[in-house]
Amino acid sequence: MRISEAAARSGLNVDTIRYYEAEGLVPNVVRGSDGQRRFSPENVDWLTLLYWLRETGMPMKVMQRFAALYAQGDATIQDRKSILLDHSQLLAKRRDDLDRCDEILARKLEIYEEYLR
Amino acid sequence: MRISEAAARSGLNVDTIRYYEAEGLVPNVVRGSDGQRRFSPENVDWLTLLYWLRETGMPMKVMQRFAALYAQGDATIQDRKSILLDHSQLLAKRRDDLDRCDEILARKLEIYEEYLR
DNA sequence: TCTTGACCTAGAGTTACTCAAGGCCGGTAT
DNA sequence: ATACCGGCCTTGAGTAACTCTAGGTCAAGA
Repeated sequence: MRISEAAARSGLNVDTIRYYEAEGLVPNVVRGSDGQRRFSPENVDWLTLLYWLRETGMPMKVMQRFAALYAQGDATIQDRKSILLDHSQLLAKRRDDLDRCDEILARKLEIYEEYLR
Repeated sequence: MRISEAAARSGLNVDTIRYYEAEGLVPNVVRGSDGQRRFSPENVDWLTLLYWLRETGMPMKVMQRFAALYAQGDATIQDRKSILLDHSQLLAKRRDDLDRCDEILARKLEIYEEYLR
């Protein structure tokens, strides 16, 4: 499939996909005879994973390492696993942040309510 | 108190506080006779709130509107309330994203485990 | 044949910081 | 008295991660 469909399916936007590819985050993207990118289902799965990692705060540098490992094949699975495990730690931290912020908002809103009465 | 203490208490860093003030996000910061900023406890509470709003994804533009309302006093509480309510929606969305990403990671890690056996 | 739409690249612009350079000022050490 | 130091100041440059713009190619439909 072409880039717009890959974008629609992965959640990334077209420009971001091109940018990611230029940064070495998307291995194995082939080109048709027209010079346009063709994305395989595996490419799209990969982009989708990148989308979620990025959306939840994984820095580009880490994604680059992750992508480099992915490009090297199955021998790197242990390393990739530990990157993802680290990322779940980050998710937990983010969840705590959300909880903390929720509390603060609740308190603030309570004060507003009091004022409004 | 001075800027470094305000930073330590709010969670923001010193440069960010100065930047926020320049952007109109921090009303009522007074200066001592030495030209240095002096932060009241109310200033610090405000900075702390900004810290959490930003940390959980409120854009600068919205924070600017919020700060402008805050600067205008109690008559704007209704508007501020609706900004914070909107923000709790965003928090909920972020939590969904985290859950979604967690699932994806769990699936991925499962596949890795299978491979590693 | 002409136009339209999706794609391409290179490069500029944006957001939200973050850092660096150079300067002032009050307090301590010599 | 003066030399140094840390913490503050401003201005401006640098960074991350996009996002948009300009200008160009090409295949397919009216």
